[in-house]
Amino acid sequence: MRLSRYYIPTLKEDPADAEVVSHKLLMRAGMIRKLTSGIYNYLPLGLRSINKVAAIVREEMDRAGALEVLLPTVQPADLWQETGRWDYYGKELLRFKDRHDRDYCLGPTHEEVMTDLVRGEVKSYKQLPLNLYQVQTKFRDEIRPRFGLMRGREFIMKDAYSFDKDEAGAEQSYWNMFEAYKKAFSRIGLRFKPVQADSGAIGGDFSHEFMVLAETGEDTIASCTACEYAANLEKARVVVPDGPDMTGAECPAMEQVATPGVHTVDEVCAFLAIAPDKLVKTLLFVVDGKPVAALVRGDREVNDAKLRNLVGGNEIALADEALVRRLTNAPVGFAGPAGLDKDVPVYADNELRTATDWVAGANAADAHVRHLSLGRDCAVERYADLRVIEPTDACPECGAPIEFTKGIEVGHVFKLGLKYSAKMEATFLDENGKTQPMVMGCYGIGVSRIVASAIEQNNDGNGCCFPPSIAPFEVCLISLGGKDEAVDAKAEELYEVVKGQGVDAAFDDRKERPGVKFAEADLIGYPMQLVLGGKGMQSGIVEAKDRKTGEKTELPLDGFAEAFAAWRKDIWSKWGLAL
RNA sequence: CGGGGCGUGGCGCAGACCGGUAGCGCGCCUGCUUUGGGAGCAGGAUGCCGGGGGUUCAAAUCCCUUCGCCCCGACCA
Repeated sequence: MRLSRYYIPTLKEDPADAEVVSHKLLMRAGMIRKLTSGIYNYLPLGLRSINKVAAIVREEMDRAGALEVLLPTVQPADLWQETGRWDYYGKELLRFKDRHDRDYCLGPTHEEVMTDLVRGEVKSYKQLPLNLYQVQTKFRDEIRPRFGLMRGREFIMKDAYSFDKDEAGAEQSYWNMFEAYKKAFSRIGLRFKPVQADSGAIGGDFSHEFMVLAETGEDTIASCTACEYAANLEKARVVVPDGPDMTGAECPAMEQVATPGVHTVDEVCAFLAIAPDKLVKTLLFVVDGKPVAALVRGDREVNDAKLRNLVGGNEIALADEALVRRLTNAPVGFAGPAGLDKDVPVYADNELRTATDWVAGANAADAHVRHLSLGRDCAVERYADLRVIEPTDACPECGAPIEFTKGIEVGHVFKLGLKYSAKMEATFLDENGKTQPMVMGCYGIGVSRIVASAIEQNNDGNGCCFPPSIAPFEVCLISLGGKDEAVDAKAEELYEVVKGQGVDAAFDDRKERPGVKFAEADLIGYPMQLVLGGKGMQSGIVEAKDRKTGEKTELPLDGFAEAFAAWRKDIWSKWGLAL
């Protein structure tokens, strides 16, 4: 592509509304422009990268046996009502009505539509397994879109859905996709890690997220320093070290103490001069409309995903102030397990079995209790792993220390089981002529987010350093001809040679000063730069620069084709990528 | 949804407290010079100062209202 006829509106300064480096650089390199909050125009350069990511993803999907389709973005409400998600999905689902007053939404994901498509046509076990995917624009009305392409409201996603005749098949489909994802992300050139994840609003049996390791990531990963264990913070299991069960152990009688105006853990600890690990923190939640209480030690935090899964609910939220007052007869800050409204089931974290004689809220204004014994002074429905893992906890698999890292979720695979097929009656006849629900899985990749993630992982003070696999152009050939037409003519020849090798090349033939060309090439982040100037012409060489490392080499004009091919191969291999 | 900040040429900003009819840098256009790391000189174009309403002789500036964008938070008892 000749840059003299291309459209790359670069910016010298960071845009005022960009915070993270990928957002700034995507804007500055002329790859995207914001239309409105969380919604972006993809410019020629940005679209090229997105298309390259999508092409790799498609190849790996096809190789894994998935078939590409394209489903609508506009979806009718009745499908969502069938699965119940019209009510459960919440405000992220953008809803609207057509002229006949019928309800619709913009698709944030496509389980319903895909299941509907398949249930209409697939009737026999002979047609299974089936895996259909698409690369498509999704819309999620995020509470707070931010960070450019990292968390947009409208974004490009690859989503695949597998349908199997039984559990074993579904599991095979799941791991098949898992492997395809690893291949795709490797080929894209990302440093990533698959981690165990909670399945959230999509639901299902188990799932993994593929995390790109980057400081700006919004997710936290707990990973073992010794074994392979890695999990999203909200999923990571906490194993309480072995020790005696202190439930019901000897403990003085419970007594109430006045704690006027003291409601937070810190305040209670200061007031009673105790450490926070002597206190039971009681949080009231509402799970699918029903109140539940969760107990953790004062220095711990409740993991609401774990609580929701334990209770078996879909939606979880902290109780609002009015409900807290009703259940505890006190303002927020004095809830405790003893004397709580009888209809509220109490779930306690495993760790609370390792000690007794607790301090807790008294369910009365300005009062707490001391010498609380769980089981003696209140009923506990169940002990379970309820808290958020902390850096001081041990690996739940092997007991070695764990470490926390930040990650960007670029892919997510779910084993759904019967969640959608049962509700939507996606059934087939098995070998015995019996009607069975299909066993499903679903698999997403954030295509546009990957472009942002790649920049987060690969940039420097001068701009982007794209991996060659997804750079908008793999090579930029810069001609410093100026008035010397012979240089431009020679550069033109080289451009033809490079193109002739099937390389995606940009040819900077613009009448710009050298400084401008260099600065923009660095900003855009072409992995390879070739520079031909008057001096090079004289001595018969082209300068070749590796954008990522800054390393410069000289390629001979005589025998350029071979020299370039070898150098290019070298660059790819430095990225750990095969040509 | 709560709190904070910001909307002034394409981009980044000043001007606002203290009302007097808009300015700087970059970019853009023309010409000359320059040509190995975002050039220099000269000339030039581009603003319903986010929208609406009000106060005033006079509003980018003060008041009310509305829309948009960004950041933080969204209750850990």
